[in-house]
Amino acid sequence: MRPEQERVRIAKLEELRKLGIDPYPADLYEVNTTSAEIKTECAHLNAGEKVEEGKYKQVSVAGRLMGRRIQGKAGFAELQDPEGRVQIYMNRDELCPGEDKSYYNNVYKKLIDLGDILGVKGYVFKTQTGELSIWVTEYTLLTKAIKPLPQPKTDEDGKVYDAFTDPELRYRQRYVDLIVNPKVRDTFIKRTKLMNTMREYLNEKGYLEVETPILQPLYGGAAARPFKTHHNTLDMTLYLRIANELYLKRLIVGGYDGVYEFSKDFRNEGMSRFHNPEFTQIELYVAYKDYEWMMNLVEEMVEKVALALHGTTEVQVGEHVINFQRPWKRYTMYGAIQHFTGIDVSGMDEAQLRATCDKLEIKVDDSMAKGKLIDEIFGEKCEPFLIQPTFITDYPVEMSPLAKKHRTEPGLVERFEAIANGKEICNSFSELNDPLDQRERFEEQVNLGKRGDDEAMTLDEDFLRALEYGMPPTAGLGIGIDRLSMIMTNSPTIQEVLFFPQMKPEKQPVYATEEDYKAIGIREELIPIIQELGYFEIEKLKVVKATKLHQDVSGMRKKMKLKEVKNPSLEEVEGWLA
RNA sequence: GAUUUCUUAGCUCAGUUGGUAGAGCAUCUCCCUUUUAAGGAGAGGGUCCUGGGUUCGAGCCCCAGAGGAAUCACCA
Repeated sequence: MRPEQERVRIAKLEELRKLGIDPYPADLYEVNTTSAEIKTECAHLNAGEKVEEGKYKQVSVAGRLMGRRIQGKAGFAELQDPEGRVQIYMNRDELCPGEDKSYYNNVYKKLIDLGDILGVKGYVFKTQTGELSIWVTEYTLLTKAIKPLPQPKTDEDGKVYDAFTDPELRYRQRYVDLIVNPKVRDTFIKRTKLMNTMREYLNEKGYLEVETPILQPLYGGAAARPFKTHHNTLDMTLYLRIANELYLKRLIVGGYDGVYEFSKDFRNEGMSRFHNPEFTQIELYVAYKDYEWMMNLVEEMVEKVALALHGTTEVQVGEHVINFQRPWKRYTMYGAIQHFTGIDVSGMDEAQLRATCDKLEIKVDDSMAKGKLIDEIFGEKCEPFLIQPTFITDYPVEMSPLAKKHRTEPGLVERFEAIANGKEICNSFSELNDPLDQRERFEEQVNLGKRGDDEAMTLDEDFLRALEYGMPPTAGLGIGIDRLSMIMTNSPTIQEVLFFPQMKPEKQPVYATEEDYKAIGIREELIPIIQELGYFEIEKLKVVKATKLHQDVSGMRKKMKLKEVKNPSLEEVEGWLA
């Protein structure tokens, strides 16, 4: 049973059809401008002045009706198009020059609702209060909305009332969120602009955007648990990729000297405000470069992104202003740990590191090896305090099985991460291209797996074979697009930068059909009463006491004023439940 | 997974020691030809998340469950 408001709108739908107005017309609607264009191009008008000639004397705009202020024989309304809102002026005698005023009185005032999609034609003018508006000479209903929208209102100071804020509803019905919350729409425009800026930057440098498999027989390139699926024809297990690193490196072996991919990756792990099971990364590999070179690229590219989105390198994130202007601060990992804890961990063995973790009150478990322990210390004591963009370089070899050993520092690899707002935004290294070293590292990972680390990497023979043909020295980079978008749009959760974040499934009750009700002997005219009482499922109905149901139905019949409907007898009700 | 907390009208929210369920906006009717959180008059609209319990009586107290949120754990 639909709520009354929706029933009213469906009735209006029929009313419109009777008047010969198709509420869902098929023909295209020619639009020649937008709300934003009108606001910039007609700003010169004085209050009370109208456009006398040119394009803005005959504008055509389409959008959703979002606000309406009717004043008898005329009224104002707001039309929302992708660029924003523009006020429209509807005048009865303008729209209905003849005797018949029904197109205004009946259709516009009664049959058109907030949320409907309209096309309007007319001329631009400025009202006496100085608001640019369209004086409508003709309007067309383009789509009738059956469900009412939430109605947030904004006052002069930009304060929002009755905002549509429930996160569950906002994420499940993102379309509604996008209609009524302009900031949300802007966030996603910024996200796309962010990716486009990167794409343009990398294309300009001549790198090739590529696509690699999402369904992979072996997952690799990162440490994470995968989603597992099955291919019927080949009767084999496939995994959704957790990274695309190993495939992109194969392409470097193949002779491209710069490849990148924006990729959806999938990790079967916990969800939080920083984690969604599917997320987006960009990975970039450039031949004949090293991680030092890549750091400079990251600085330049991210600075460009900030400028493209905000026109400045300074971005407000929560309570901080983060400045992405080059150059960024750089620490080695050991240097950062020394800086924040005063402890030099560079020469420590596993036992000493465990003791240090105890001293710093960091929880560790037995499956953690040396590299993991150092990472824990860094993650606990350093990372959260790095607000301004900072590079952390030179990680322990144990936690970076795909990175090249440091050219001068034994036990370390040539790897860096960029941290901003206390979170990693990118990960990069001089790629390991020694096939024998790579095999050993994979074997260490396999041992870690046996020790209980369920995120240890698997050994990929084909990848090793590729390396054995020779991969040139290569710098690789991965940037978390969602995390970077969060920072660049000042969004506190990853859900705010994903159109459709993963949610628990929505509970959908199985509604009984009219036939289901009739099947147990309920008269057709009683069905609306049963539904009004909330018995949408036969199973729910069956467990009610006959006397209560009999009372309820009779009572509801009276309440619904269904005088022509005859109340069921108690025996009749007992018959339904038998 | 743990802890805390929330769930009342289409939306945002009140709801007193347990005593007939409220407001604004939205909807419907009427008035209003430059308003803009338009305004004025009136009306309709509720499974108080669900199921038990205590009580003469539960939106409120107790128990269980569902869903959401936050924090933690997990997560390079």
